[in-house]
Amino acid sequence: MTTEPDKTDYKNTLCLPQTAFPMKANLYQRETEILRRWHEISLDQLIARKPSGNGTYILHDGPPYANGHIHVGHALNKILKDIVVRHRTMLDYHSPYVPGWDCHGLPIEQKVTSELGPKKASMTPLEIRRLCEQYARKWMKVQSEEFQRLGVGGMWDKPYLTIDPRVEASIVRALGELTARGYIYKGLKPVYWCVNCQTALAEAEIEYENCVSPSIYVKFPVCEPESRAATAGLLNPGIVIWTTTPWTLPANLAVSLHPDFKYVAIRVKTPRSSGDFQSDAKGDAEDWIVAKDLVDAFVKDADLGDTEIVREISARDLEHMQLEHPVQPGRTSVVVLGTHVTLDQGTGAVHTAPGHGIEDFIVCQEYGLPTIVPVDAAGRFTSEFQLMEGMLVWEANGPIVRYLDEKDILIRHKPYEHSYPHCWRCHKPIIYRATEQWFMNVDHDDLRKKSLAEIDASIKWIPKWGHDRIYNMIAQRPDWCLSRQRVWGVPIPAVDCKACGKAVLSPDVIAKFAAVVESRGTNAWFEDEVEAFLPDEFKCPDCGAREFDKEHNILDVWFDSGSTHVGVLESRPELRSPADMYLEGSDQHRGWFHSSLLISMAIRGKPPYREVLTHGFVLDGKGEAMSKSKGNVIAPQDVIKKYGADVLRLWVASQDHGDDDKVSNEILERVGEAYRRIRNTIRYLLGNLCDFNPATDTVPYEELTEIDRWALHQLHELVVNVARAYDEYEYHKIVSLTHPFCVVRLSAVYLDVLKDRVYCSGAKSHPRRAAQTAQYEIAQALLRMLAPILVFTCDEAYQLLDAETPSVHLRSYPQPPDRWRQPALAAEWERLLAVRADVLGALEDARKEKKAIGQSLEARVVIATADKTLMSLLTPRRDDLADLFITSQAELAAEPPAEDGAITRLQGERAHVTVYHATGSKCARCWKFSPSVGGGLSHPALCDRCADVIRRHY
RNA sequence: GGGCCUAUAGCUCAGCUUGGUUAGAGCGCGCCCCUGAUAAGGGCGAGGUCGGUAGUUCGACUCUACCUAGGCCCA
Repeated sequence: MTTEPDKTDYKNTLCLPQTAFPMKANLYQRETEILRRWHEISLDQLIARKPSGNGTYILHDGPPYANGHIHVGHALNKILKDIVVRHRTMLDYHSPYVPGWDCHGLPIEQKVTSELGPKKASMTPLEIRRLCEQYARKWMKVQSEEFQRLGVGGMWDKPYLTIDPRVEASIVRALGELTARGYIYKGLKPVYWCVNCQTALAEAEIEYENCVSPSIYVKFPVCEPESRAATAGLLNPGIVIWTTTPWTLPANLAVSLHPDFKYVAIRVKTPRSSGDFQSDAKGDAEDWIVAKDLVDAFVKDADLGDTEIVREISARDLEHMQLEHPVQPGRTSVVVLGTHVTLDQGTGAVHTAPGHGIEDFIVCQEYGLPTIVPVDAAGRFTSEFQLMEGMLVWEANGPIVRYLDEKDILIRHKPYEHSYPHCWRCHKPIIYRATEQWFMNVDHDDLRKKSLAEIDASIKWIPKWGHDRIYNMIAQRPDWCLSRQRVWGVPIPAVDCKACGKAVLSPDVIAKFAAVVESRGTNAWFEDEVEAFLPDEFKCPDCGAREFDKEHNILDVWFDSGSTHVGVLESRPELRSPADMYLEGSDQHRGWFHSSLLISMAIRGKPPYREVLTHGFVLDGKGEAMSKSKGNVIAPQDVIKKYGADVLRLWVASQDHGDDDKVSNEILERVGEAYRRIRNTIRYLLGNLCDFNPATDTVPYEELTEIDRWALHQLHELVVNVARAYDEYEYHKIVSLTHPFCVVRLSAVYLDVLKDRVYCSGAKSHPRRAAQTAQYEIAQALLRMLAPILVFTCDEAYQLLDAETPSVHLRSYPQPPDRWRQPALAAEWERLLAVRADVLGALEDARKEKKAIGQSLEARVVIATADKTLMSLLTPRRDDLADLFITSQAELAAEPPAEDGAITRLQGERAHVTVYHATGSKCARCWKFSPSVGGGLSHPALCDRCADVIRRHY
């Protein structure tokens, strides 16, 4: 450059930021392009081949259910897993992620059959199963695409499905091992039963409708009242129950009282049961036992008239007492205690028929009472209730009520309207009926005890309370009912002896079946005759007969997913068991964590995982559950369209997962702001590094300026703190560490102060290279630190920082050199920045009150202090203070000057800062004011520094 | 009804484990500056008494009990 540039031309001599990294992210489109690039370079395979000096880290995917599009909960879960896996990968672990799907189960079967409508009746189980499989595969593919669109990396071309024949075979074999070890037995359990369809129903197949039932109070007379203190002396005592299902009375075995309630005997003057109190002639009094708190309600509801309390009795004093059975002559009913008894309705004494109610069943089991089921599959009484054998239960209510009345134990009978479960298909009322089911004995071989011990000792639960949650569940759970009367699932290969009816579940049959499944899938059970699965010489263990029927139960789907540690972790060469981590929502303490632990403990004697990380549920902005009816659902697909997957991922990271996660438009808007801020910081760094070649331009640490070293110290601290947050899975801390770093440390201080040096010093000058060196390190660290979270953005930016590396995801977590850590320097700078804050405050006053300055370069500041500590801090840096404050001039003085400037307090009352307009003229190039402007002959519009730069470099 | 959990500025989070300065940060908001990070950047400022109540204590956001609201899982 030979002629003097005019004012505007000086701009061309500046090094302003330049970058291809756009400010506007346009993420929705850009992410798609990045995904395509990853596919083209086979990024997943490159990652798999990345050096892994720290061994393997296995996060085992809990399989989502393959129906419907993914919702935010799925997105949250998969993104968290992705962050864990990517972070481990950057820590130089080999961390293959194999996504899975849960494909069997009622929801799919229900959906498929309801779409079939009446056609279903003419279809075979096999045909329905094929449709279910199609349905599952269709949604698995949809979800796979949706998960990948979130930036979740993994072996999407080789996922595991619970309908893979090999996985199915492993599920069957797991059942076989449990059987061989004696965990499996056949027992009774009450299930919903439709007597019209003659089938068991699941909870999801029940619809509640209002209907009218008989409501009756019935007295159970005490046998031999004089033999017990509690009832001795009472008049013809009895315990009164209330029920709306008289037909279940034949199955009654007990009367339940609450162990903590108070009971009383009330004396009733006219104990007639017809309800016609007027015609009573006997005038006898009787003593009836009911809960004290329900006396008034009972007396009123049963129209008993005057009564009096004659005695208070504790439930415990009645325990084991024998009562006369109301409808089974010669039998008795026994008093038991159970906490399921409530004071909501009735008498506080509950008619208990274990064959017809789950709570009844449980309390009777505790007392060792048998389960009798006097009702057959068609809903007719069996010989177990000879009085009305063959009668349909719904028709038996009337006769039973009359029978009670004749026995003089019916107290009151009214119609009662309430909501009652009905069959979703035929809309007829359903009953509870105990049926034969296959169970896993949770206490066999101390399984429960051993599991609890492992929960205590060897598994890390994150957050900690996960321990208490699953511990209590395992400690209290009943035996696991494994069988379902459905078609879409893994068959339980049990056979029934044609001769004696014995149900046989044999490890040998299971083994033979599993071998078939391995090659043909579980459809074989429906396709082949039973003989195909019977080993040679197989005979009934009870009667020795050789003819059998196949059973048609399938396994609970929780057994499918609960055994994936066998079928997936142990079976895949790239995986292993136990996994390092299972990571799911906190509902899985009851679900997958629970089922996986029990199966693994039973057949392997060890847990399937080392750490269990749980997250909460996604709620709306008010903290309430999202639902279609509330209209507060936020779909991940919409978030991606509007903000991009990286913003969704940043939202995931920003939430504390120790409790539930809230999402709303405002929250996403805030996250979007944070994203833009981080993105812009990165963009600016890249812009300043446009001509920086780290191989040739890096300035040695010792030659950096003080503020560069301060910045690297801050970076060191950030990297260490972020590393800790990653290690502890506290990703929200990463966001709340990194974002303020970008804003407060970089934008507001370091990068702002640096502008003069970067723009004006001359492209290849040492001061500029020093600033670039620090900025390069910051960019490197920032991009690599954030890569597991902002997978797309960091990848895109890293391409511009380091074109040699195919992707940032192939790099390792940053390891800043120890010498960057300068705590003494940092402490001094904290004080220096406090001074700076006060100066900026004074500048603001000067701007506002005196209108003395506009931009800060128009100012000259004088800091006056007598404080020696402060002086010793500032004096050695007096030549750098103007730059630090981004003013043109800064001076130190011992005394505050006269009051011709704006004065503010500084550092308590130890110093004052005075703001003047800067002296000299404004340099056309660097915009700083300087007395030297105009002094140079060749560049009269420039200050000395700029004139020198121009001379040397242009 | 039971088990586990949550409740700090409009939003996301600190602080509370070891009770004691004017409860912090960023975002957002208001005002101002800049126009050489520009659908950017900088500065200043206003917002919480810590879900409620009752206790323990000289003193509680921090400990205890109860209540309310909400979440998951059971019943």
